[in-house]
Amino acid sequence: MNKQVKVRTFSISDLAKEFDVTTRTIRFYEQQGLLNPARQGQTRIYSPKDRVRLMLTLRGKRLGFSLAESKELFDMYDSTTQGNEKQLLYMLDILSKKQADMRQQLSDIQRLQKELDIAESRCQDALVKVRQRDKKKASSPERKVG
Amino acid sequence: MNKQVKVRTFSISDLAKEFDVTTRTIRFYEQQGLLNPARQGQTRIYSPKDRVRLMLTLRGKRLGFSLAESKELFDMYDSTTQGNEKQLLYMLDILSKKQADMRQQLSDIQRLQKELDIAESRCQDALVKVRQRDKKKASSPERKVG
DNA sequence: ATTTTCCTTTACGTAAACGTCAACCTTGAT
DNA sequence: ATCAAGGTTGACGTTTACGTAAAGGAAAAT
Repeated sequence: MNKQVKVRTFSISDLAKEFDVTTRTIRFYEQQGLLNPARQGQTRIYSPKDRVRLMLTLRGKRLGFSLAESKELFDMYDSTTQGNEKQLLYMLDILSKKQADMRQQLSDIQRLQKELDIAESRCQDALVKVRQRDKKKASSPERKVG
Repeated sequence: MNKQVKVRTFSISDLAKEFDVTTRTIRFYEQQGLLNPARQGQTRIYSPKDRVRLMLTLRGKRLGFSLAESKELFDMYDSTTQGNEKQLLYMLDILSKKQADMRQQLSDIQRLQKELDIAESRCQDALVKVRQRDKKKASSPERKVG
């Protein structure tokens, strides 16, 4: 009944390279309860599932989630299948809050993108003007002052 | 030649209330060079411009900008008008990097939003099932075990 | 055999972003 | 006059998320 598919595994430095973090970071995430790699002796062995967890954790970080928040989401998701009503309602509440956060962030980003575009145009303009001025100065350098 | 429009001003607690931060936070931002309120005696007086700065700083925070990064952007933007070529090129570089960040974040958010939706559906399903089970248990409570 | 190369745990250090007193003005209300 | 409400400057404390050795095991390459 068990699916006996040989599954790829990863070393800690494999993951560190792939996601451009230090091994220290990965061990720290485990210590915080975000990862649960198997062990071979005392060496950590990471499954694809662990890898996904790491991916999600890092994406969470980019989106401003604390490690504790990510952990809570993971734990809740894992217990969805056997959760009682109260747990489930709590999770739904958290989920809707996170969705609200994301909507806020989406609008923040869109505004900022526009502003960055404007700043870039402005900056390009200023650059052109500076270069024109410098060209003139080079071709007719009358006002040299000590 | 000066525009003599009387401009609304704000006290530190005005802004604190409006943006739901502590006065400590606002003073800290000033100390970090993000704000530059006028003084009346030793009391800080904030202009609409200061207010916008605070707004932008807080939005930056929501988007994962450090205070130092926000400050850098502010300073660069302020010096756009008199910047030399090198400065301008540097700023353009920063701006394009920030835009790349925002694109990344946009895609992160969109993925997460989908996942949150899926998690919510799942959770709703689980909730329905739990409630159906509990209803049955209530209507035919045969298997009571001590 | 010994030197790299990875891996491990333990533990102290650190930067960012405030929180939390303390101790002190000042100013309008009672 | 005094007192409560807000403002000020230190200055030390705290949390989060790691960085940075130190000291050592185990296995693979030379």
